[in-house]
Amino acid sequence: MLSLQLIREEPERVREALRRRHSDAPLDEVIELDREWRRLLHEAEGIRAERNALSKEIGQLSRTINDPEAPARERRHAQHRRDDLVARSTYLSQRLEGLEEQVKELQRRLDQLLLTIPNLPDDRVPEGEGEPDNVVVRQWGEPPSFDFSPLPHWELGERLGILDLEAGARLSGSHFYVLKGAGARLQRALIQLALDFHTARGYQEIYTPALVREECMWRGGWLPTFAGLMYHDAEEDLWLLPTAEVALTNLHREEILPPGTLPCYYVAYTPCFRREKFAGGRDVRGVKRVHQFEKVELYKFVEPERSAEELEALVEDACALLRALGIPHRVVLLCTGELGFNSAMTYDIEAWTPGSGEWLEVSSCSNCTDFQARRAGIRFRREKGSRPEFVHTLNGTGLALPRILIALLENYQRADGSVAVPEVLRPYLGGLESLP
RNA sequence: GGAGGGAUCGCACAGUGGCCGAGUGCGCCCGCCUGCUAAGCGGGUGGGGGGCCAACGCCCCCUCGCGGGUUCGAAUCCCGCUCCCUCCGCCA
Repeated sequence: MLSLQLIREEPERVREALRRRHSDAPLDEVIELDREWRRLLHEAEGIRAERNALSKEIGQLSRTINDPEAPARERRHAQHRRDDLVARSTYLSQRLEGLEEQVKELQRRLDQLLLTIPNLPDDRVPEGEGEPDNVVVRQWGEPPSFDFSPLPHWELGERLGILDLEAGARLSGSHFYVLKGAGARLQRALIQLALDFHTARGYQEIYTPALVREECMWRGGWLPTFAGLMYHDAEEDLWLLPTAEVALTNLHREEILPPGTLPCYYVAYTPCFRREKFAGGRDVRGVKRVHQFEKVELYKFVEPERSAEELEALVEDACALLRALGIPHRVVLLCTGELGFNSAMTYDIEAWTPGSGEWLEVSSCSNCTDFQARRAGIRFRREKGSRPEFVHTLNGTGLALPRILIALLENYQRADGSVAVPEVLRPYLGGLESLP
């Protein structure tokens, strides 16, 4: 959610930022509603102030009236005065009733509109409409060359007997997968590695529920925009996490973090659920796009002035793990048109997948600035007694399964159909050097 | 799933219709006192929104878990919800 104050004070700056994003957000409507809201609010508060004063006096008069010690004349006087005041107060209350209704309605509409306006892009984000306008900022490793034609992961997986898509479909439908034997173990090893890796780099490990209240989705900025992307349990009205980001944002919802808390780095491993309702026929083969997957997510709460450098550090943390795994990858700065709703600036990290010959997104690291924090009410104090300020939040994929599995299988495959196990993973697999 | 109890300013509590625009203790901050420390004394101490001001500031409104209702007026009465605690049942 954008700051209403910012919209009020620098509407042209906001307008320009939204234009860069190709957003058709109803900015003018917001400005108009805000003006009207404040006008009525002012009026209502004036009336309430008068009524409060009357109430106080009525209270005092009541005491006089009920005081048997008070002279009869004084009590009679008080009674008359009190009757007048009650009449006036009744009138004010009636006027207030309608006004308050209007104020509340305006505020509701204003909030509703504000919730549909995306975050403003950082100045460094290139303007553009779609993927071609993204900018590759760096690359690590060279796509390996093979003296045979490399297989896609679904073929490798089936041949090795570690990936069973048919079984996934039998259990739950298409876009679900089953891992078996070394495959299942490999996935577990990757999770373990990722958690150990990022913990060693200063992130605190967090375990969270995978089902959260609807409120968490609103606060995290996933509702109303992404309602069609998520699973929802109607009976208990709980939502399945599309990403641990939602849980981690809400971890400090409506809190004022005391001095010394920031920066705060979290790493959480959770299952993620996505309906992929809008994915259409894209990525139908293999496990690139599935309804349930595992993910290790990185999350940061930081001081506003540090968020830009923290984003770079976050990307570096995600890249470091890919380097450790020996997977060639590149870092892409998303253009304005590709930015997520909450994000001011996003880097995607794409791994090379020789089997399908493409760069596959395995991480997305975003600086959400104060946008999510404002929505979720997450603030901090610089010092004891100083004014609370909104924190900046950042999130990034620390390890995306099963996509890393894809990259691993396809990069490490050998001519005989076996797959080498990267050095760094072996301790987690009892020293296993190769599949099978 | 059933039966009770609770939610008040960082913490512990007080407060059953108008002197509560919320009090006390602790904690914390400022000052006084004081060889030092402790004690003592005095003052201050949440969050949100709006308005005025060049600024320092000043004023108003909201906030006693959340949302409705009753009333001229609600922390207080009524209804719904959420969370926490205790006991029973069930259970990995």
